[in-house]
Amino acid sequence: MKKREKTVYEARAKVIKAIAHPSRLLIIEELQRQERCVNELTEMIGADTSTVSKHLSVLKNAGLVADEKRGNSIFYSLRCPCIMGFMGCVEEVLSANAEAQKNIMKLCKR
Amino acid sequence: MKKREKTVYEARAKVIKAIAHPSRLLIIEELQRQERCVNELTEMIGADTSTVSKHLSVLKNAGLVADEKRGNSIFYSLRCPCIMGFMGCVEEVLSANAEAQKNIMKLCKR
DNA sequence: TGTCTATTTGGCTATATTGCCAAATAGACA
DNA sequence: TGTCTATTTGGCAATATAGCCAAATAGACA
Repeated sequence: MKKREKTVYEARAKVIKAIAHPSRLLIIEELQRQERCVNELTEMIGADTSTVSKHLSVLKNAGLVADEKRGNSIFYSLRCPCIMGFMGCVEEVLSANAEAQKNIMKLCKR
Repeated sequence: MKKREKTVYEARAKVIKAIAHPSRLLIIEELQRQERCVNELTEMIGADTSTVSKHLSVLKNAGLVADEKRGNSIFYSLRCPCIMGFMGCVEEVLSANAEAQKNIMKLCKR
């Protein structure tokens, strides 16, 4: 892998890595619906505020969300809704896996 | 986050995490073009064979690739080509980020 | 100005990931 | 059977990630 290629793959990986966490997936899904402040997301996730704040900073750092201060809170919003399209594919993978498991079980019962 | 939801998000995250690595992104991209054996991929990536083998096992474990032994080698192939559609979105994020950076630079020069 | 609220940061520990080397394994083929 | 090749596994060290607590910060609003 040449240096140039490596840089490109690393940049892509960084974005994808930012998505690859249960809590951050929830955040992305919720922000696609509507913008939310840290407190609201914290309640939904059920973790420490500081933890959620750090998750948001990961997402922001990857360029996936935008933040805007309004009144006393900071509202986060999804910058690239196209990400949700990706979830369809992930779901496809998961159900293909489930199907494969099922077939293995069938073979066992024979 | 309820237990049920959590399980779902964890399953999704596992799949996405499997994609989120420079070398594995290269592998996915190459396998989308054509199936390849470990040796070929190892040369392309330029890492230890064992390292590449482990990357492949991560992908396989997530249900993203399939493997088939033929002759002396094991050929890996992409099980869910829809993943490549995702890359378009990642690219969009990256260029949006670049654009944002550019605008910041402009403000600095004023 | 002072207080109160929302959010971020620092520090820490526990856990997970990565990548290499060496060794084990599996199976093709003479 | 024996050898040779391709791949996987185990072990280890370095690094990164996640989550909590406590403390710092920023700014709204009386």
